[in-house]
This record gives sequence, structure tokens and C-alpha cells, in this order.
Amino acid sequence: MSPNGSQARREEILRLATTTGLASVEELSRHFGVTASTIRRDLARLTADGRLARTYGGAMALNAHPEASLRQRTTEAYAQKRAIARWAAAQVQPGETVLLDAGSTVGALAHELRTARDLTVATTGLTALHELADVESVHVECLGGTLRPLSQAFVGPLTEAALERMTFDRVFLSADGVTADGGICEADLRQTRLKELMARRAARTYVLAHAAKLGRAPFHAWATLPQGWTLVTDSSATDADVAAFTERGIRVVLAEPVGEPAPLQEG
Amino acid sequence: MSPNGSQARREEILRLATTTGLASVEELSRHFGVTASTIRRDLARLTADGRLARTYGGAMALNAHPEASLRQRTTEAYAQKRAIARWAAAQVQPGETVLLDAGSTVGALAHELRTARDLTVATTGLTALHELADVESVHVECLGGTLRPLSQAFVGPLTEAALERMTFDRVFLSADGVTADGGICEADLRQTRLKELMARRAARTYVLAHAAKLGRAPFHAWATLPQGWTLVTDSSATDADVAAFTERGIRVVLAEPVGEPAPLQEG
DNA sequence: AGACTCTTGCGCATAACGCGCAGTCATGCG
DNA sequence: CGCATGACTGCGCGTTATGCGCAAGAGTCT
Repeated sequence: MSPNGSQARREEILRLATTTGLASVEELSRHFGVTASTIRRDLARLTADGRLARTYGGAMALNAHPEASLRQRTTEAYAQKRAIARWAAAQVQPGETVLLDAGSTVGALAHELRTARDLTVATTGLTALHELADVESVHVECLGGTLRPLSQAFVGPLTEAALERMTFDRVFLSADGVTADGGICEADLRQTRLKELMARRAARTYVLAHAAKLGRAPFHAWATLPQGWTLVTDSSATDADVAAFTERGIRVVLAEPVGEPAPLQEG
Repeated sequence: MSPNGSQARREEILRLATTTGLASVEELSRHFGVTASTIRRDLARLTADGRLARTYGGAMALNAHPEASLRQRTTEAYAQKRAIARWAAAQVQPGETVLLDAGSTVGALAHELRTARDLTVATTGLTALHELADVESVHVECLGGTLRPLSQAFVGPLTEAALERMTFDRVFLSADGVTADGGICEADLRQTRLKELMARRAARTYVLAHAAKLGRAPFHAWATLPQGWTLVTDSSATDADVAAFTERGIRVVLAEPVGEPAPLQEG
């Protein structure tokens, strides 16, 4: 808080509100050690500037793609997915061109890449597209195709045709389920075929799947996991799960869900 | 309110809140002819269900793609754009395949098409994509391409390549400016070329532009307006403006911003 | 008919709100 | 240096919205 105390506090309020999705006057008051009046004044000002929306006991973020929207946060395995996304984002080097699949975990990765610079991101998912739509420092290519409403993913001939026109340094795939035997499990054969095509166009392939997805086979369309691919999961994966993959020449990474423990509990 | 009065009222409250973006307890109370207590109870219940967010004097919608988000509503010329969108949506017949450009007015059209059935929508704009992403009754194709951050539009080789694989019953184009002499004015030559290609693939071409855009030339990339195209604008266009277009064989439609006069002022 | 549920309207205590006033601190000017 | 100015904060006030309990009405099932 070096330059301007109140200004910095307002920015921090905004950050907290967008991170948490919701922030109460009382929490903020305690967090900054100022009276509720001051917080209220800040909120009034931020609201007048159209930067957040006032609620009864506090304020909420109004934009839908903040650091972690309320909706996202309520998603299951949020911490794990975020840990995986952070590890994956750290792999991406400046100047690279990467391909992002659809899915919530890869969407979280897209969010992490918002701060990247000198990066080209191509994607087959609406989530990633939306996460990066307003980021000027990232060049975004959409592969297009038929939109699957449930998974928010693009599939089909248009997608495959677009894929033939590009190659990538890294591709990050999602999965509905992953087993060491079968590989990636999806609901739809078009999706599995697309994943195979995507991997074929990239120098390095990563599969992002939190531990609960390991060993699961909720559907019946499969794409095999070749040697050399990297499976990124979280640290709650069992040793047996991990061993099954490593024995087959799959590199397994366990992302640790550290980071910020709880964003807004006392200061 | 035939089946269940309170249930229906809550749904209506939700609709009003999402339409208006914001609804006050007092307004709602007057609108339904019930006490503020009842409204408060309704709001508490809807909030508990996570369907809207409570504010001090009322409630606000929390999702970003409702009938008309707060953001949209604050957009200039909202009523005009909506009137244009409604007229355009009424042209679309069941079973057709239509192409939607980027832009806020066309985005409003996409919103109107949410209730359509047996319809295929292809688009070069992220706005339309997002409007229709969760609608199961509409088949959505994204043409893909490079995402222009400012206009949320796809342009470039991928988009053009995808266009070559489809034709359309109707295409709805947007414009940064429209003049009778020059035609459609845009910031970028890639955009104007794309619009020409789009029109070439469609049986009928509509240009959606509210009256304030007529005669304006904010940039310097142009696409001519051939005879047979339809320019859809709002009723605030001057006779001179309209005449300039009709003299050149352009059909001009003036959409009347009627519908709901003011969604929530007394009932 | 009687009991039950759901809902509504009303009154009241409480909490959050906006506003005005005074005090503090940093900055700028004569 | 002295003083005025402006931004910010804390405090107390009256106002307003809120939540809860209670009683009454409408509809349903036994």
C-alpha cells in the first residue's frame, strides 16, 4: 500500500470481490482494519464506476469471467483443477503456440494463461475462448466446428479441417475419464477422434485430469494413451493409480493444490 | 397465473430481473399487487436457490447471458437494437440455416433466436456463440478463426476456409457504419472482405444497423451494398437517410421499438 | 367436516444504509 | 515557515430495508 492507501484498498477490494465472487462489508472491514463506513464508501464508489455490484451485506463482482467466478468455485474439485491448471500454465514458454481442449480443467488453464504474453492459443472449447476473449496480449485462434451444448466443445469436420492448417508446441487435453488400459474415455467418438488428431499436431501432449477421474470409465468412446504423453493430475491420486500409468511409459505429474489457502478469512 | 400463484410469480420475478437486470422490491410489489414482505420472501427463496442475487432495495440477475444483461442494457441504443433483432428473428423460418455476424445488434438477434426450434445457426462472432451455447434446440456451428479482442469477431483464413464449406438461407451482417455511397464501413479490411464472402454464401443478406450508424464512416475499410440486400434499421432513421438507400435499390426496413414499452414501471 | 399445508399480510426489533460533522494527514502556495 | 486546501477517515444520527413471529385465508386430502 505504498502510493495511495485508499486507492490501493479499493483495488484490493475489487480483487477480493472478483476472486471470491462475493465479499461482505464486515469481512472487508475486518480485513483492512477500517470501519464499515469506509468500506461502504469504497463500495459506493466502485459501484458508481460500474466495477462491481452492491448487495445487501456487501458487494459482488459483476463480470462473469473473473479470477474465479462463483459458479466456477462451486464446481467440484475446484482446488485440484486449479492446481493442475497452474502447473500446466507454468510449462508454457513465451512465444509458443498451444492448443487447448474443452473442459473445465482446461478452462482453468486458459484462465491462468490470461496473464501470459507473446502467446498464441488455439482452442476447441468455448470455455477457453471466453476466458481469453478480452486478453489483448494473447493471440486467440478458434478452430470452430459444431458446438456440443453439454460439453461446450467444438467437434466435427470444420474442427478437423482447421486442425490440418496448424501445428502446436503443446496440446492440453481434457478427459471425462482416464484409465491406464484404455486411455481417455469420452461420451462421443467424434470427441476421441478429435483428441487423437489434436495430439498428432502437437510436439508435446498433456492430459489434464484430476484424481477422481483416474480409473473411471463413465462412457464408451476411447482414445489410447501413447508413451511419451504426460498425465497431469493432483496429489490425491493413489500410488497404485500412478504406478499403472508410469509402468506404461506415461509420465505422471502430481500438482500440489497449495497457492492461497482461503482467500478471505481474517487478515 | 393459473396453476400455482406464488410459483408463477417467482418465475415472473426472475424473468423481470433478468430482463431488466435489476428489479426493486417496491416496483415488484406494485407490479404484482402484493406486499413487500411477500416479494422479499420470494427474493430470499430465489437467492437461496442461487437464481439471483439480493441487493439493498431489491435483487439483480447474476448470470451473464440472460434476456438482457445489465451490461447489454447499458449499451447505447438498446431499445433500437432490440427492435431490429426482433424483426430479424421473425424473418427466420423453421428448418433454415442462418449465418450470424459479430456485433452487439446481431448478438441481440442471437438472443431472440434462443427460443427458435429446428434451426441451424453458424456464426463468426463470440457474442452469438455465447448467447446460444446452452440452447439445445438450436444447432450451432462456429466458423472459427482469429479472435479480434475488441469486436469479439472471428476473422482470417480459418474463417474463410470454413465459409467455403457451408451455404445459408440468410445472413445477418453488422456494421460499424453504413452509407448509401460506400456501403458497410469497418475498422479492418479483413472484416469487410469476410462480410462480402459471407453474403456470397447466403441466399438473402440483411444488414442490421440502428439509425445512428447511418451515414457514419468511423473507419476506412468498405464493403459495397449491392442491390437486393435488406438494410434493417430503426424508426428513428430520417426520411433522407432511407431515401438514399432505396434509390439505390436497397430495401430498407424500419423496426419499431414497441414490444414492452418500459418493462417494469407500474403494472 | 376437520385437519393439514401453503401462502399471505401485518407488526416489530434489528441491521444496514446514507449523510453530515469533525478530526487527521499530506500537499501546495504565498 | 505558516496557512489553506483537499482527500480520507471515524463517529453519530435518522432513515430504510430486512427478517421473524403470528394470525388469517385458500386449497386439498382423508
